[in-house]
Amino acid sequence: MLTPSEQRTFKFVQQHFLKNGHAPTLQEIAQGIGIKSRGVVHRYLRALESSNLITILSNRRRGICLNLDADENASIAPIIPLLGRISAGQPIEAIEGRDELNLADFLMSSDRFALQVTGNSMIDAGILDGDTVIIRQQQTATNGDIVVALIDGIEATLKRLKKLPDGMILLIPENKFMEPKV
Amino acid sequence: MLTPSEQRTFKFVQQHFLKNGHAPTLQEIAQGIGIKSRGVVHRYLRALESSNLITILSNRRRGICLNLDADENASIAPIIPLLGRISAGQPIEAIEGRDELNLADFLMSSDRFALQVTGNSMIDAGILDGDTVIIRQQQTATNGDIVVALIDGIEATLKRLKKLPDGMILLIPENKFMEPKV
DNA sequence: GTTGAATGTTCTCTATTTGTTCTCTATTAT
DNA sequence: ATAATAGAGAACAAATAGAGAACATTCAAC
Repeated sequence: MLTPSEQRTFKFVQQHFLKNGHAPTLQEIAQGIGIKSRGVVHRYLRALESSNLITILSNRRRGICLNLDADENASIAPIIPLLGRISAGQPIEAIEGRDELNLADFLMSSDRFALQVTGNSMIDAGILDGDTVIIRQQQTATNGDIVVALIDGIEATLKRLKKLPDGMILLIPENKFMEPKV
Repeated sequence: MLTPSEQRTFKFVQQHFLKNGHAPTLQEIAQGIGIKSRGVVHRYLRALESSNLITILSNRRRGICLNLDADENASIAPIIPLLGRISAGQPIEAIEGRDELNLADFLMSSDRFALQVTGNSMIDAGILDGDTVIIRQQQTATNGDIVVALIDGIEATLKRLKKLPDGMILLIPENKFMEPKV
């Protein structure tokens, strides 16, 4: 059972993790919960460790780990409820088996990065001017993939890929008014 | 477990790779993370290698390889690097001041939920058949918002909202071939 | 090939921050 | 009164951050 101060400490640590991706220092926690003593914070952290909410790596700076199996930490994963399917003229239809959407699954991993898109060349693929796209870096691309193409190592562009039998590569914009480029 | 400096180093290497297609030199890393010593950078890189994030080719210039399979790097915070702006015919242009995208900022919060979309009625707004949209639940909607409308409490549909002066509400599909509905 | 500058590697040294363990004091509820 | 809670802060150990020297290795120009 946690005391109010310990709860405040735990919440602060959780929030700090979500915001910054790493643990806070004792100093930062102290400031965050409005006290001055690192020693006191350390005492609270040990209480949290006894409750199996966190693990403390001895003498490590920022050496606080959240125990992700703990229920209290479940809500920290980037998950939002997935209600169902919507279509014109129909009530919202539940999707059985799935009721939550974990953004991390398809948006996050070390090989992803984001780019902002300028121009309308991919408008028919649902990528509009000003949109931010999330790119997965990989070694190969298959026919029909939408890729970031570096032309001559300099020019960058977002297009659909088509490999021609003769080895040429076709970059197809998704816009009726634009022409493919070889 | 990476120290903040090691994390900064890793991020810089990652971005340099994606921007330039090859690894940076120790000198470039040092400059990039704001220190002067190549020796220190080397120490950080060895730490990253121990964490299986990179591989160092001994004595090779620009001999840093990213281990793309390593997912241990995916931290709890839903943050991915934001490289810059891409447009046809231009190199990738860095967006100054912002170099990472926190998905939590605009995708996560307790009033959000997800819906899968069927049909093509919002195709011109970049919402295609099968897409998953993230909805923010709120009390009011402004003219021009894209909303989930419950018609007669049963029928659900995703449309752009327009309030008419006479109090009527117009639901406008973003599809040239469909008609608005009052 | 030879050479020299740039780059990678291994060190030692220093300073600062941080984690850890104490003791001491106050307040509050049982 | 006693125990639990909350906090301050001192003192020490350890981790982190960085500089920079010295040497080894590459790589490109000659």
